[in-house]
Amino acid sequence: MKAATWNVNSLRVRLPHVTQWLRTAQANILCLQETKLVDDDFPASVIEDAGYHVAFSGQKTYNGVATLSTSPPRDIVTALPGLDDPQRRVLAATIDGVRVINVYIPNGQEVGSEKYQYKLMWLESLLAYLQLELKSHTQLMLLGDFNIAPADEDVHDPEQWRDKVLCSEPERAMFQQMIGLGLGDVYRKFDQEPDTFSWWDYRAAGFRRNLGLRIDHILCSQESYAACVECVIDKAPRKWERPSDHTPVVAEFVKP
DNA sequence: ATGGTGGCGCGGCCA
Repeated sequence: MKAATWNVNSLRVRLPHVTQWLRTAQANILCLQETKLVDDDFPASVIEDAGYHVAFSGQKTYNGVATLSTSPPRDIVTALPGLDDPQRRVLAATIDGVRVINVYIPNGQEVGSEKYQYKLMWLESLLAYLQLELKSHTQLMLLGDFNIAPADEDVHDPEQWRDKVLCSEPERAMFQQMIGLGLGDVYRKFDQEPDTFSWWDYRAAGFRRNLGLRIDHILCSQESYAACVECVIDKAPRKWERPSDHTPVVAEFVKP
């Protein structure tokens, strides 16, 4: 079983990339972020024709998440409990007995800004939700664009990024709190090539110069973490014509 | 060089 996450930065633009990628990746679950589509405009039939079920929660212009799966999604949740938030950033579903939580964590814009405060508040709310979900699901995966590079090894130039948004200590502390709940970062379960990232800025030829960050993650509950046998970042779609600024992160699991 | 590109949607916001 393969599960993946990909911030597509507009599904309208990137739908051909998604269907192309699905043809060879053989993913059973694909979590998308930044679909930037209202639900009425969601291309469900194209995805269903590709052999996938799909659940989605979108809004105009910004944000929006969707979860594609070869098995049907059950018990869908599209909001963090207790958080009155019009921004569509979370989509939880149970797929083949696994609780799959797809998140587009706020970017935060700049340390100390209003959007940064919103990010930390949003993360507090996510932590409470995860704590709750872990009580009822031994198989749980949290996949998405976290907008957090957890450690210096996830940053092309740690000194340049020191205390900047995506790398600041309060953000990293929130990531560690997720680890503290019993979740494991499956990418770091395995030996990895240094300087492998999941996002590169469109500006300043970021991808060509590998000026990236690893901000897209797959965190798993103990049971799912133990079942993970591989995790890779697939850089191929970032090289395609008119790419997203993110590329897919993929994890493979054996049956528990 | 202290910027740059890209998406949305048509001016400016967001990343």
